[in-house]
Amino acid sequence: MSEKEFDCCETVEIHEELLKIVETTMPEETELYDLAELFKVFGDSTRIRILFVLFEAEVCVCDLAEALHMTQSAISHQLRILKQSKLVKSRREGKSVFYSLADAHVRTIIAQGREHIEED
Amino acid sequence: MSEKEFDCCETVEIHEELLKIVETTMPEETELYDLAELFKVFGDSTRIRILFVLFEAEVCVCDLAEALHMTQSAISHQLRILKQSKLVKSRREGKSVFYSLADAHVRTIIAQGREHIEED
DNA sequence: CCAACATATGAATAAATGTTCATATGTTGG
DNA sequence: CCAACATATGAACATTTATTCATATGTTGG
Repeated sequence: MSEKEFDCCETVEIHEELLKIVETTMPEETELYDLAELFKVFGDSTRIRILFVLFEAEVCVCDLAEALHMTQSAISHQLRILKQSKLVKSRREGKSVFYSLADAHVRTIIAQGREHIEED
Repeated sequence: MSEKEFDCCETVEIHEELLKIVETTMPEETELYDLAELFKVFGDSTRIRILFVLFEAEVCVCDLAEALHMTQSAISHQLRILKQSKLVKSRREGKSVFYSLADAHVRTIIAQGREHIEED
């Protein structure tokens, strides 16, 4: 019966060993999905720019809009995404809402990304 | 003249200071773009799964396709993207092409991502 | 309470992206 | 060289996504 399905590159033994390892080390489907969703959030230069501003200070929405030369609406939509991913947190002070970084992983991830693209 | 353009949230002084800081610490436009492009690559669960396999071993395309239950074409397309970002490298051995991780940043970035989504 | 301001959000549009299918390229044994 | 295998790639389609515009929600001073 269908040996073909599991035969590949003429390396049946290595193949089966690989399948076993992958089976045990691969995270759950939901975690993989969540991971991809998280990195998608980093995958937009507007959001990256927002994060770089927040690296320096706690900032309100309209200051962000002005610093990045974008509309308040566009910034607000992106802040929503950043907040949903728990990369930023917000605090209301009167009419304004101030945003800041939610945790340290953001800096590490961005820093590692920069290192990667800068080598070679 | 247009004070309105630079006035915002009634915090003119803080605002100007922010603009100056942002101006000096914000990376170049091209670096921001490259950073976003890099993280986009991590923003797809198929590519994340490929990376998790490569965490364990150097693997050929057809084994990847089989381990992940996907077509050879789909895997090949994604490997191309991973390679363009220099996250993986390839080595031909006869008819097969073996892929492996290109550098250590990949592990760190994924690890930080996992930590982030797992806290709380 | 109301006007003015700050932020959030829904709908619409344009652009980017992942997979499939078909096919091309590249390699090896005979 | 040719057939069989492994991988790469182009075009097409469906889905996702960022921004804009209009408008809603929320807050404060008077």
